[in-house]
Amino acid sequence: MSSNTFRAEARSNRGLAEPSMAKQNTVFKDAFNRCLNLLAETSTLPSEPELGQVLGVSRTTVRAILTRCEELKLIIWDKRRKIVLRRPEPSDYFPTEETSSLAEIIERSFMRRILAGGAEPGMQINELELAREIGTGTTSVREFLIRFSRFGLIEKRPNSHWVLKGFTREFALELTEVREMFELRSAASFVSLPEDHPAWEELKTIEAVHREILADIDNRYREFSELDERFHLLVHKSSSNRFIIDFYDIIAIVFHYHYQWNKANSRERNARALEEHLAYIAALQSRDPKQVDQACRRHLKSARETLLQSIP
Amino acid sequence: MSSNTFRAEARSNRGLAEPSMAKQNTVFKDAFNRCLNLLAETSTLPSEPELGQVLGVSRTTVRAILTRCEELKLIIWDKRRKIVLRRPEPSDYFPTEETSSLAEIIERSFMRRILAGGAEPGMQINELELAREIGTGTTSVREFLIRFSRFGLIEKRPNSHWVLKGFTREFALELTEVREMFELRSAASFVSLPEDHPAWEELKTIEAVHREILADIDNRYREFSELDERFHLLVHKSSSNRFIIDFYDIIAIVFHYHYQWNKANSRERNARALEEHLAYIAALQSRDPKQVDQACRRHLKSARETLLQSIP
DNA sequence: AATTTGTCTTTTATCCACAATAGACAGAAT
DNA sequence: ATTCTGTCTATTGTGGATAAAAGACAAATT
Repeated sequence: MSSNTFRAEARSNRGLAEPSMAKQNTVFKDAFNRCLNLLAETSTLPSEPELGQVLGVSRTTVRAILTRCEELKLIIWDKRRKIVLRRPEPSDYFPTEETSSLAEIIERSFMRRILAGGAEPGMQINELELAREIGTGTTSVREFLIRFSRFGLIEKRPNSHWVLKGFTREFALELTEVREMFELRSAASFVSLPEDHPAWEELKTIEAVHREILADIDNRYREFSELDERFHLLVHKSSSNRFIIDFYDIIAIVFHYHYQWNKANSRERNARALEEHLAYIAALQSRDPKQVDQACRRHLKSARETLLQSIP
Repeated sequence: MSSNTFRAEARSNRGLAEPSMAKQNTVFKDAFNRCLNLLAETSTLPSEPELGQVLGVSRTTVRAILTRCEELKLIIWDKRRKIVLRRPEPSDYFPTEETSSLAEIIERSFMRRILAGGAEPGMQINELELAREIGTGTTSVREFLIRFSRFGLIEKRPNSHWVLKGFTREFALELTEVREMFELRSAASFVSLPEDHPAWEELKTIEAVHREILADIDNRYREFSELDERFHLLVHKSSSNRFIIDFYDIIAIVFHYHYQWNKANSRERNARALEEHLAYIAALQSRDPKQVDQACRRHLKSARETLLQSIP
């Protein structure tokens, strides 16, 4: 449960009695794992800067990865020559639990608590207690709470505790009210995107995935959640408004955890939503503002109902 | 320039070489100053809990205040008897610089930098440098930046620096787009507030202040900024939507610093805005949605133009 | 019986330290 | 002439310590 991970290798410059683990090397571990995937498909690795580009990390981390690959006899590394010696095995990978950043761990842990556990509105949130429970320092928890507060589910009493406002009916109604305003406006601006805007291509791709999932709905209905986010985010992005796009984070996180939490009838619900999406997509492709407005409203209405049904 | 304030008094339980100032007692100092004001008007102070209520602090702080008042021979304090001995003098007060919380200091300092100084979009923001310049620890600066990021003016690159997106034309347009959506909706819901809702009373008060300021516009036009915030916040609050109300924070902070920054023609601009507000208020009082919509649009349009004019 | 006070404990706000990570720059290799 | 590598420095992320502030509870007071 706790993520108080042990360090796999003893750092060279430090004897025993590891004093205080200032920072987890999750960036390194995650990038290392992703590098192993790359390594499975080539016989030679590119330059350090290029590798850094691909993995999204700095050269410092790339060199740490290469060092470890060498230690595990996965490659021979001599300056520019990086020759793959063998395919990576499952045991070469770091366990997945060690690759998520502290922020992710705290978020998951917190959401589980407030969605699953007894989360009465008005409850006090204690930074120290939360930190102990999750197994981290208070600073990280504090920063998480500050970031999370923009979702409107918690509120700070200065010099005192946080208050849980709760995932209530009012919350859902306020959220959907804004969501509907924003999405209707975004959808309307979608139709005036220039013909060669990449969003049209992405929309086509998304449409195709919808059809694929619908064709095998019994097995693949669980993939809807992710697709849903991808589609709505695309729509919101066409607003070109940072506040509208940022707001979509709130919707995404709420629906994300909501899907995990409330699985009743999800096959049917998802099938219905997929159909609505297809109608919505067709409307967008027609470029007819009236049709878009109608299809968008129809879908938002049923999305709101679904969300509300799941709240006691 | 720096706010690296010296501590006025040596704490009793600690000799010399103050080791690390974990927390500034600004809450105490500010509440103490406010207590002196109270003290100027009565001959006896209420109970500790009641005083805490009035000053908005805990009993612990109240007792620290009473102790200091006693030390300064401002009162005699014996259990429930708190008798005022003399009126407070200016020298009894803590200097104002010592009464603002660290968060306020950081905010002011930061806004001055990005609005006044060379604040080219794309500029990197360095936590350590900012902290040194302001004279605080990095943690406080970090937390400020996290909180501030919801205003859309800065953005974090994970594991790396913050990027200043800048107070640009795009920013202003995106901000006003959402503002207009929210305010139109809030204004529309204002008219359906029940007759006995306190907002109607507050609206009347606000209207009266408008007329007072207009009657003496040459001397009082500077009071507009604060009144503007009060009025629009009242409108937004009638939406009963936390996301809409929270968004008003962004508008408020932008306009707040904007007024400080751009003072050209402010007398005329404020006079015009006051007139528009009065028309807007009259429309709200008429309860006629059409009139409200028109008056609101007219004012929002000129507010947007004013904001845009001030951006290069 | 309800407050108020005295005392004590808990929690927050803030600083600092240090490992992980990013990033800069000169010299080496193509 | 560009790109890469070796080396070094700077900055972020996170845990821990501590004073300020909040808050709990029992005894005292009205």
